Amino acid sequence: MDAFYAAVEIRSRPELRGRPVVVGGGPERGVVLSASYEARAYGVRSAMPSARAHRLCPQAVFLRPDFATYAEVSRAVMAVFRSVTPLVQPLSLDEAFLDVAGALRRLGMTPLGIAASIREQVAASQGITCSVGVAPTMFVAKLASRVAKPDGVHLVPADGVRAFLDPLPVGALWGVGERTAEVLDRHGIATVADVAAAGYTTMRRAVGDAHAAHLVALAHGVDERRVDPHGREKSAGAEETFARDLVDPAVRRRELLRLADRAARMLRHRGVRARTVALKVRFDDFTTITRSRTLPAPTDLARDLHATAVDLLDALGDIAPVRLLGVRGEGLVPADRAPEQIALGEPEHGWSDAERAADQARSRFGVAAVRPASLLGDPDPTRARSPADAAEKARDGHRPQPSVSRATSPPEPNG
DNA sequence: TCTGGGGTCCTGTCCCTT
DNA sequence: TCTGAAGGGACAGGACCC
Repeated sequence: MDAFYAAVEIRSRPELRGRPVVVGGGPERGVVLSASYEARAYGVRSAMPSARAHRLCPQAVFLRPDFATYAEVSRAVMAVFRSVTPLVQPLSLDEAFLDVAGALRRLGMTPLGIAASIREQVAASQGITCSVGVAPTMFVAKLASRVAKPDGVHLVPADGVRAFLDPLPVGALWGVGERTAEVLDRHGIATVADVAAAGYTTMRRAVGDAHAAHLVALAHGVDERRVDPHGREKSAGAEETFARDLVDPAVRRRELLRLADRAARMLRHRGVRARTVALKVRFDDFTTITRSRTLPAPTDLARDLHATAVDLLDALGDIAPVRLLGVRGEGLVPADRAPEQIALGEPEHGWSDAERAADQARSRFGVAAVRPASLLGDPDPTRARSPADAAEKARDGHRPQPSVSRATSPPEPNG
């Protein structure tokens, strides 16, 4: 999709058409998530600090993201893709790989014909534009779609792959960001053609074993990956940057509970349990550390995630003010195949049943219907209104909130 | 200028087991 | 019984992607 979040906003507010529109966080501690092409003309880019976007283009319309709507549009667009081929691998809300080799034969169409048909259907049904890259491999198709933007198609035939890749800067290669580009630049490697010419031995000296093999293959147009419609997630978690740094240990523990609660719901929603719990802490000077611990048995309970995260945080001792906290479950295993660890003296099903019952209540009455007692009351003023909150609403399906929420959650671990 | 939130993957180090 | 090497898992950090 082209400028997806911004395009969806403009679709629902036609008066914004033709104006610079920026979707993202607030001017304090936020970044740009999506910018209309009118805003990009002023230098506004995604991932740019919102404060900078405000300075570059003060006349732009700044909007907070509405992930529930984006997810809805995304589902509809993916349905269009799946009407062409079952081999669809979504990459994010607004992007997917389609393997159309079979569809070419079945539909009797050319690749460009399929691309045009998809673009027409998306535009007609959703009122937004998308761009399509057509190529023999996933990596080249991805680059081609970038060239096609906005609102276009770009075809790279099999015998034109090297000519297409060679002049591109190294940063175009999947896996080369700012740091790696700097390293390669020091070795005199600036373009994809340079990478191909340098070969494995030189590249290995510059970026290490695995990375070198991967980049040299890509530079030669070799990409063995196949479109995988059943990709499995390897971790799930929640993190949040706070509007004000956290200094009070009690507040940090409470925020960890909120994050553990969110992460555990994601695990249960996906039907998986985590073997390892990872804590992420970003301090006021932006240095970031992670700590993790592998549990005796996999879990999908907020109670376990929280207890482990608090342990890991406490083990850090006296720490600087905290800008961000995150809790993540890793080493995921299907819930129906994970062994259950019953602690001595615990009822066999108490916590698990309680958290699942809370899930059911939330699915009927909304995210705020049930939560740990220590999270009740007015929202914490230190809390940033992050896109994650909206994302959570999107996942929970935007259900109506009850006017009075009566807490029926089990006693919260902190008491 | 001042840096979000969801992830994946790779590397180096440490420690335990064989 | 002790020692050293090899292998592997756990852990931490960093780079990268959208």
